[in-house]
Amino acid sequence: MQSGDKALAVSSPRLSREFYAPDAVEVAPRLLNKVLVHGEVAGRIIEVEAYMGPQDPASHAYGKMTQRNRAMFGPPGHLYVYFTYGMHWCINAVCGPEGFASAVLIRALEPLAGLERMWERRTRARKETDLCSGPAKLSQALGLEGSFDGADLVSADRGVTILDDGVPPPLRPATSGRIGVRAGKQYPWRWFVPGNPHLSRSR
DNA sequence: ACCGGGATGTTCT
DNA sequence: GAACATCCCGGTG
Repeated sequence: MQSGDKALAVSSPRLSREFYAPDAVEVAPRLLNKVLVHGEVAGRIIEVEAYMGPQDPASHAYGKMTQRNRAMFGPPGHLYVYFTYGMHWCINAVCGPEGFASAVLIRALEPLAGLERMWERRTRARKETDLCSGPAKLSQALGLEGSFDGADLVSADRGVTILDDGVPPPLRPATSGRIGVRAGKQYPWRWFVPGNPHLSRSR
């Protein structure tokens, strides 16, 4: 652990397959305060959104399976990684039921470990709150991109996993509509830890 | 602090 | 050809 890192119990258990097996709306608020890890770099999940499969007009799985959204239709507990706006990667945890293609977008982290590595990757960042305060920022800070699409979080495939270090989710997480979508704004499927300075910038 | 616009290219219609 | 689950920078107040 490097200086500046917050305490991280590296021996904490990984989330089980069953944790992801319910749909994204059930799983998303329970992912708050869990720890996303890639190698020696880690952050606490403080902001998430649920995308609910082929019926959800905001989801990349809307309508049918395509080459891009294939991982969402697979078993829960894997990563779905997508490329957007010509330069950014974002990551989801695929949820159940298998074939339903629901997934939770990870939108912000509180940096916990490997901050030196995050600063190296996030060359534009000027403050610690610039490191992981958005879905593309945190993917860059953790070094996650297209080659991680489909990685199994339960087995820590390719070094990526989510841990439960014993910090419970907030009793009353804050909610809002999803950010950056056109269709489907009416669903209150964004959850976040209120007051955390590492939340994504609002508009 | 807030706001507006440009970057950049894959994906799907 | 349009849309895009975003970010960054430079303007103004």
